[in-house]
Amino acid sequence: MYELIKKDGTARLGKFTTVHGEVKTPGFMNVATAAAIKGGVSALDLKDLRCQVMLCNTYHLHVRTGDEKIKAMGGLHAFTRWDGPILTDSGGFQVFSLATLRNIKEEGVTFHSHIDGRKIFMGPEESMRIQSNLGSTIAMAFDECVENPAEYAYAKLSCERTTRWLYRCKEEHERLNALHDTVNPKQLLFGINQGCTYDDLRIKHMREIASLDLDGYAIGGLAVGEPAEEMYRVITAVEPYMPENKIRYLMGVGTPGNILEAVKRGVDLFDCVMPSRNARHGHLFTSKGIINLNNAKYETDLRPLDENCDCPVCKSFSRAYLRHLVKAKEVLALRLCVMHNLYFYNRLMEQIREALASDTYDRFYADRINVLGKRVVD
RNA sequence: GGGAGAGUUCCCGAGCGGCCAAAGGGGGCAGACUGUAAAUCUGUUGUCACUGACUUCGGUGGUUCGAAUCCACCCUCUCCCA
Repeated sequence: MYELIKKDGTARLGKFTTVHGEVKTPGFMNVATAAAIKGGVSALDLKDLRCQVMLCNTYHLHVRTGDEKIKAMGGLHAFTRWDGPILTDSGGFQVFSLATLRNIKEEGVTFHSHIDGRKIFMGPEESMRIQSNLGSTIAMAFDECVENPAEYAYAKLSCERTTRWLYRCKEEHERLNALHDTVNPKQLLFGINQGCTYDDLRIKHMREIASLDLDGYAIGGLAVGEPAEEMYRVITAVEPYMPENKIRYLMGVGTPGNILEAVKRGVDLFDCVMPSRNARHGHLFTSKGIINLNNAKYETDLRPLDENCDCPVCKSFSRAYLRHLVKAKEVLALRLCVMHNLYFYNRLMEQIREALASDTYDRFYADRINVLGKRVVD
C-alpha cells in the first residue's frame, strides 16, 4: 500500500509497502527484462547500487525460460536471488516494440517469438497467468502501447480496448490470487493509463480505471517519440484524475531531466532502460552532465567519472581506464559503466527524496535541470 | 643459381584501360539510444580556395585521347626447386 508522506506543490514524497519490502518514492526501478540487468550486473549487485525494485518482463520470460518452469523453481525471487520487490511488465510494451511480429485483436495479441519465430498468443488472462507464475510483487495490466503519432480514431479505439482488457486482467488476477498454488498470493496489480497525446482520451481513461481501485496506476504510452513538452503536458493533464492515495508510475521514463519534471508533476515511480543501455554504449550520467567515454579527450583523463559520486566504480577507476575498456570492448566495461549509471539514477532519486523531505525541491530542480542533460564541460 | 607469385588509401582486402578518391571489412572520429528483438544503430574517415580542383594504388620511364589496371627496367617480399 502507498502512504503519502508529504506534498510539495504536486510533487509527492511517500512510501510503498509490499510483501517484499518497502519502496521509498519517488523511486526508480532497475530494468532486468530477461531477469538480468544487461551488462553483467546480477541481483546480488543491486543492493550495492541502492536499487529498490527490479523490473522483469512477462513476454521475455514466457518465451525463455518459461513462466511455468520458473514457478516450479520457486518464482522469480528464488530464481534471480533478488529478495526485494519485483515488478513484471505485462508484455504490453511488446505490442508496440514487436510491431512487425504481431497482430492485435479483441481477445489479445499474437506475437511471433523474436527467438524462434513461433506463434505466441497473449491476452489479458495469459499475461496475468504468466505474471502470477513468475510470482512478481507487482503485476502490470496488459495494455496496448500505441505508437506516436497516432490518429485520434485509432487512439480512442485502442484505449477503449485497453480498458476492456483491464477488466479482464482484474478478474483473472483476483481469481489467480485466490488460488492456493500461486507463488505470491499477495501479488499487486497496477492499471495503465493510455490515450496517446490526446488529453481528453487520457482523462476519460484515467477516470474509468481509477474507479477499479487497483493497487497503483501507471501512465503508459509516453516517451515513444513525442516531444518532451507534450509528455509533460499529458502528465499535467491526467494527474488530477489519479487517485491521491495510490502510487503513480510513469512507464519507461526517462532521462534525469524527464524524471525531475515528472516528479514535479506528481509521479512516484519510474523505470527506464536508458541508464543501462546508454552505459553499454559508453554514455555515462554524472552530476555535471553526460560523458561519452568514446570521445578521444578521455584517453588519458585520470579523474573519476563523477567527482561527486561515491559508487564503487568512481571510487576506484579513472575515465581513462573505463574508456580503454570501452574501446577494447572488454565485458568489464559494460559491467562498470552500467553499475555507475544505475547507481547514479538510484542516488538521484535519493537526492530528490531528500530535497522533498527538506522542502528544497524547487531549488534542487533549478540547480540540476539545465545541467543533467548536457555534455560535461571541463 | 632456376621457377612461380605478390606489392592498393591508417590496416586487411576488392578492383585489372574510362562509370575510381578507388567496393567490403577492421581501426579512428563523432552522433543516437526513454515499460530492452539494442555489448546496437547511424554518419564520417586523401588534401584544399570542397556542385570544382589537386595529389594517391612499390619506384622510374613508356604505350594510350585516357593507366591502380597494359609494356620495360629496377626495388622489396612470399613460396617451390637446387
